[in-house]
Amino acid sequence: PESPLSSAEESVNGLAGDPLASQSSSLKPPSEDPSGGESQPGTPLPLPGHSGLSIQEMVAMSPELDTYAITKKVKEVLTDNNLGQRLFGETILGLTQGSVSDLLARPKPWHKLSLKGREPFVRMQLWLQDPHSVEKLMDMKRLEKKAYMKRRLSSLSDGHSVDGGLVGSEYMQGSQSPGQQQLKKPRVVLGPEEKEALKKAYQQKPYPSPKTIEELASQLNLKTSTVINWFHNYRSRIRRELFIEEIQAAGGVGPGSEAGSPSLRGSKSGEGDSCDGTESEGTVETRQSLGIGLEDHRGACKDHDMEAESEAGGSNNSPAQLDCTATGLAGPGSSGGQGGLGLFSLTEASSSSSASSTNIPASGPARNPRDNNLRKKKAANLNNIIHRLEKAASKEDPSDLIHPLTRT
DNA sequence: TCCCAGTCAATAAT
DNA sequence: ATTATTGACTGGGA
Repeated sequence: PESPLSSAEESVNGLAGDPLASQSSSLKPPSEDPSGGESQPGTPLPLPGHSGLSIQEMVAMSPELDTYAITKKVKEVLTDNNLGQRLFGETILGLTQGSVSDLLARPKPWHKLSLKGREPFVRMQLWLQDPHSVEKLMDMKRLEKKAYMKRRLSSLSDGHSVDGGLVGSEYMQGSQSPGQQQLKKPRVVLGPEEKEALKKAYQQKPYPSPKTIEELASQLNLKTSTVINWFHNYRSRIRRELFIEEIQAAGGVGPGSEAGSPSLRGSKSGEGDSCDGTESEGTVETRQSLGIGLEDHRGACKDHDMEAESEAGGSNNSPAQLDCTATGLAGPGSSGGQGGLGLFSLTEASSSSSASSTNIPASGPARNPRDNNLRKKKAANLNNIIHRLEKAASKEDPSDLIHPLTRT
């Protein structure tokens, strides 16, 4: 079992290629902002002059882009020219440094992005295509530095504050209301043990009921909103990790290990602690199987009882309790054939008979510590999916759901 | 109302 | 200095 399929992929890196080059020509066939105005809270950045298209229009028309290749290239260009994420983000993408870092490090595959989510990638692509992209940014950098120096200098000599209205967008104005400096919101920082506890809870129940949340909150001495937020964030971040691993797996998994693909690269797989880290007692080991190839795509899975599924108690270890039939079954947006590179496209599941190892054979000597992690994440994701399916179906297995009290 | 995708922005880590 | 991480917020859906 192993699909070499490799071969080809050669030109994966479309960098220069530029898929998006559609440029003008037949732009905007569809509607176009009828009424003037269009308000559009967004539309920041001047956007490259290009035809008068708004980014959204471009996004809408954009063909499928290889987000991974794009971010890789962007990272390369930025580092090669000593340009920082902050500058790049603020002037090119209209995003903050943290967001840029996140995007560059963990780009989601195009087909999983919403229209809004695609925007930054279209901008990056556009930027990469601009022959003067780098020098323009360098100019910005110089300007900023100059302004900074000036400010500094004048404040030193004058002992004054100079407000340069440049770059900044709106700095929060200091409403230093006397006596009320505490409006600063401390920024909750969860301790390691709290995170541990939350992760534990998550494994048992990714979607805790309000009651459970309350309990957790009081037990850990946290605000319920914090617990809620934590679950939201954790769920979506785990989901994202999966996307990444999915991509990597799809890319160069093969006997040859490594990649041949000039553009697919390893990365970092955060594992480190993402999920377990310390996992005292429990130890996840045996959680094998769960051989889902690429679930997603709304894979339909039928499981038996997810509730008990996470170890914790450390006793059960039923092998493959969830056999998933993740057939290609395209979801709503199946989108038919879109032409062009299907880099990420649906790689139909090859699940064939289920079971079987998912990917990364790891030929050689053991050494695949992160495997558990992957499995765990997949299991978690499965739970998510299951949860939604059940909810949607709202039929059986009312394990503990919140009853629809209302309902007569 | 509950979820999620995207982000922000404070602060950790390099 | 930069880049990475992450709790909280916002807006859109159903």
